[in-house]
Amino acid sequence: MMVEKDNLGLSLSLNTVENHQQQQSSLQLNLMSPSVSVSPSPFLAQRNSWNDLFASSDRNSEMYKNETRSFLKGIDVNRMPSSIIDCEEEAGVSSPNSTISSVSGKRSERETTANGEDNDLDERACSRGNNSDEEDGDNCRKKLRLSKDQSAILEESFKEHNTLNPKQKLALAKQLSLRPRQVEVWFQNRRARTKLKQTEVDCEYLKRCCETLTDENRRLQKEVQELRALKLSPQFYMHMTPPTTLTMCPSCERVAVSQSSNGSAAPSTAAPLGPQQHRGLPWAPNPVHHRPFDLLRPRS
DNA sequence: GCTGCTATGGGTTTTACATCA
DNA sequence: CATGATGTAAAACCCATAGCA
Repeated sequence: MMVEKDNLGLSLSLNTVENHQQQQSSLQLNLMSPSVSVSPSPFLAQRNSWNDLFASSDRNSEMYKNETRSFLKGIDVNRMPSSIIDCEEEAGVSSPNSTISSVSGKRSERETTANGEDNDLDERACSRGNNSDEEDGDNCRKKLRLSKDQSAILEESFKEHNTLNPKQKLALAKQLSLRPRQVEVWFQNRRARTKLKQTEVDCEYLKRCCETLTDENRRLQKEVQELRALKLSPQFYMHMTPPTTLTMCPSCERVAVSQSSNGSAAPSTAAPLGPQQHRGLPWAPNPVHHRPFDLLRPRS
C-alpha cells in the first residue's frame, strides 16, 4: 500500500538488543543520517510499553525463556482458538509444503502433545487459513490480502513493537482471526519492508556524503594549486614566519602559534578573529575549514 | 506486464539441554 | 560433585523468491 510506505516508522538507530551483527553494522551509518531522527529507535523505546502489556518480549530474557518453556509444556493460556486449530489440522497433513516430515522424531513427538508455539508447524503446512476463505478447498494460496482492519491493527502492533513473543503473537492472531503463523509472517515481511526503506535512506545519505566529499576534494585541490602558485612567488617567503611550536587548543581545536623569535602572541595568519577565537591567546584559525559530514547533519 | 502483499523454504543465529572429560 | 567444553535440537529470524490480486 502506498499509504503504508510513508508510515514505516523508520528510524536511524535500529540497534535493538536482538538485532544481529549485520544489521548493527549497517545501522551505525544511520546515526548521522540527515533525513531522520537521531534519537534511539522507536522500536527500542516502545518495547517497554509493549512489555508492560505482555511481560517480556525479549527472547534473551529469562522471563521469555521461561515463557517459551511453558509453551512447550502446553499451558492453556496460549492455546489456539479452536476454529484455527481445526483449520490447521485439516490442512496440515495433506500439504506438500509441510515441514513436519523434516523435523526430528523428538520434535514430532512434542507436536502431538504441545499447544501454543508448536502449532506453527501445522500453520506452515497451509499458509492461508483465514476464516473468510473456506471455499478455497485444495489451494491454500488465494485471497492473500488481509482486510483493512486487520492490516491497521497489525500496523498498530508493529508500531508498538516490531517483534512478537509467542503470547503477543497468539493474542494478535486471536484478535484478528488469523493464524499465529500469519501474524508472524506479516511481522517478518513488515520488518523487511522497514529495512528496505532504511537501506534506501542510507543509500541517499551516502550519495550525499560522496557528493560533499567530491566538492571538498575539488576545493582542496584548487587551494593546493593556489598555494603552489604562491610558493613560486618570491614575495611569499617574505611574509612567512619560521614555524616553531604548534599546540592545539582543546576547546576550539585551533592551532596555537608560539613565536619564540620575537615573543609576540599574534596569530600567524591574516584571517580575522572568529567569534570563538580566544582574544589575547595565540590561537590561530584552524586550518580545517569545515568537516564535510557536518554539512549533512540534520539542522533543527 | 508491473507492483505490492502474503507465504514458503532454506540458511543462520541463539538458546537450552545433555553428555563427557 | 562441580565445572567447562562440546554436540544437538528447537525456535526465531532473515532472505530470496514464488504466487496472487
